[in-house]
Amino acid sequence: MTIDDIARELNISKTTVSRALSGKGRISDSTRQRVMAYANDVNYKPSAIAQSLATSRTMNIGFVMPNEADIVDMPFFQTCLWGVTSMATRMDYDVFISMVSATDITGLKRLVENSKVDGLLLGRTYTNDKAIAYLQERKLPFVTIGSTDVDGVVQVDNNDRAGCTDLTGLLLLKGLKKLALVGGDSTYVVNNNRLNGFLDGYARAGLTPDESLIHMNVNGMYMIEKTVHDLLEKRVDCIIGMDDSICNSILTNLVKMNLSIPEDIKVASFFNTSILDHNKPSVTSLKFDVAKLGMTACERLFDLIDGRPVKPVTLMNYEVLMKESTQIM
Amino acid sequence: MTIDDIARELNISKTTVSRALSGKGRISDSTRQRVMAYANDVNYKPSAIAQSLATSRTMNIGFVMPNEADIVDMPFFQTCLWGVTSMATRMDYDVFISMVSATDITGLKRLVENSKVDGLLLGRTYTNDKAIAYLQERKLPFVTIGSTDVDGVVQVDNNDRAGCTDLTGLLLLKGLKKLALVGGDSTYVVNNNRLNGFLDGYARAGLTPDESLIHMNVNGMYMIEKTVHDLLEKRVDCIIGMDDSICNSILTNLVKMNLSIPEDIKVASFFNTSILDHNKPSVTSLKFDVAKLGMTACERLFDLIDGRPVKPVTLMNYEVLMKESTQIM
DNA sequence: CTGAAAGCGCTTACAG
DNA sequence: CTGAAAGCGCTTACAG
Repeated sequence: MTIDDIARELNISKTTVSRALSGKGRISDSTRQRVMAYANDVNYKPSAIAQSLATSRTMNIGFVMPNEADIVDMPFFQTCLWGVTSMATRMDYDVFISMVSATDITGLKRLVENSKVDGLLLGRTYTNDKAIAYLQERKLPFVTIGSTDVDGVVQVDNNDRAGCTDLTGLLLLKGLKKLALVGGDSTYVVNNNRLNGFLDGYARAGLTPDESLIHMNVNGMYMIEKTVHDLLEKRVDCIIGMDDSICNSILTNLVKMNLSIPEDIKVASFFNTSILDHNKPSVTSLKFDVAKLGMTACERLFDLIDGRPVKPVTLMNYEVLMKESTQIM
Repeated sequence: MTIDDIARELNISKTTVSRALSGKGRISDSTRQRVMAYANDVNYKPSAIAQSLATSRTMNIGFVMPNEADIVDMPFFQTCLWGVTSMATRMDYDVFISMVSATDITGLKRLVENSKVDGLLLGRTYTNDKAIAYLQERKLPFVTIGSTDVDGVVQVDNNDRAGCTDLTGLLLLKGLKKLALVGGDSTYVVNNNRLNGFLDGYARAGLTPDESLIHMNVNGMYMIEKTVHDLLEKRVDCIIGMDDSICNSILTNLVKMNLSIPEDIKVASFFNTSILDHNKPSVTSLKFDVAKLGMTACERLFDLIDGRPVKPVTLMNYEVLMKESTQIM
């Protein structure tokens, strides 16, 4: 069933059919009604391919996902992707998925070189980001989910830094002075932001953090275990996990050592997912709306694609959830 | 840069250019070389859209992912998707993502009605699967990842049943007679297969399982905790978690109760991911190659799309990993 | 071995 | 308000 078939059946030109369906150009109300009704009757769906060729718009976007994402990030990407697809659907777009790593962006290149997308969403940013460099050179619209220093990049991110500043400040205010921070890979922009937020929190309180209590690049069970032991020896008041996975490992280790939270030691997290939500005791953390993050990034991308003015940097709000794990007894 | 530009530049017809590039139809070696060289020089990439319109093949497939997937399934889908995209890329296909739920398949319908894909991969099967029904009616090629009873559906799945039979058999052989099974949602085909494998294991050993030790539809921390308590009162020898997440929760509960594994009680899992790999003690489990599962499903789909004969049911192999958690002391 | 021409299913100036 | 025609960038019988 094509536009030609409809035109023939209704004894009008396909130009008219096209106009009736698209709503562009002058057309009498009566013919439009006729066309719409008939199209609806026969359940006509225009060929997206033919439309693409004629208009050079694909109505597709690509979501670029890091291949090396471990289990930590999965809830994030899954939820984010959900936000993206639901917004895309609303705008009549479909979404391609492309998996890349920090070093290998061939998957992304395929999508671009085959001209299958009108724009891209980068799910993670790297320091020295190859995907960003490539897309800037190709002049294809794209939005990053996550921050970057690169000039002229439209970016949407959780306001990690401000959130971490606030949470750190609140903990200090409670009288917890010896705060320890355990973080992952410091080449991720997000981890740096969180670290800076932590430092800002101290600065704002007029205090100086003990550098020896800040552990970055802590990966894997064994390293976390060792770090936790170190910190306990130093008699810290509270251990902050930079993300929910690290925090979860910290909790596991403390439980194994028969320590009670918050009686023996306090725990908090700079990121929150369902892992932590169901913990006993409940864990103090920062909470972000990741689905909304995805939707917002998607909106920015459509602004870019359609040539509307677009806000270069968007930082998403957060909630500070003060829970049992940091309660002063 | 189009095929016309090349034709003009080289003083040949675009028919010839097309033939040289595609490798179809007779063409002299010399002209082919010339065309190839020039195309390479100017970094010519054919328009995928134009090709689609001319051949009515999109070179796209869709990966349909359940929206309601919780954190349990994420490593599975992520890894599976990786397998799919890498195989798809190898065959020059790109992959759309579509999120559906058991009750809402509008995302899938969009993709199909816009004719944006040559075929679909269903990431999960349901009893009474709406997506399967829809795709069968539309006569679009598709392959399910996961089993289904529906006639004529090409499916690829882990051989959960055989694996569970083997693992159950091995545990019984070790003299662990009172095996408890804790499983999730029994409307998922996969969970039924695992349950049946468990029953088969007993049958093959000439034994009868104690039905009161089989708990299905156990969801959430609280329910698992309660179930574990019940089972301990019944003095079971070993608790089997039907998947890695349930098993992980079981472990957490046992640790909280100060029980030692395997001294006080044995634990095993019918599915394995990195969560369990890093556990101490190491956990006896079934191990599947999920990336390969995705790749295989993708291959079947291409067979279907290209009209090659295709094996209707493929069951993927597994390994039984006997680890510390079931060691007889 | 090569080319002219029609066709894939739309959109959109241009003319009326 | 409506239509004839050209065009988007390819592929593929058909003819030579």
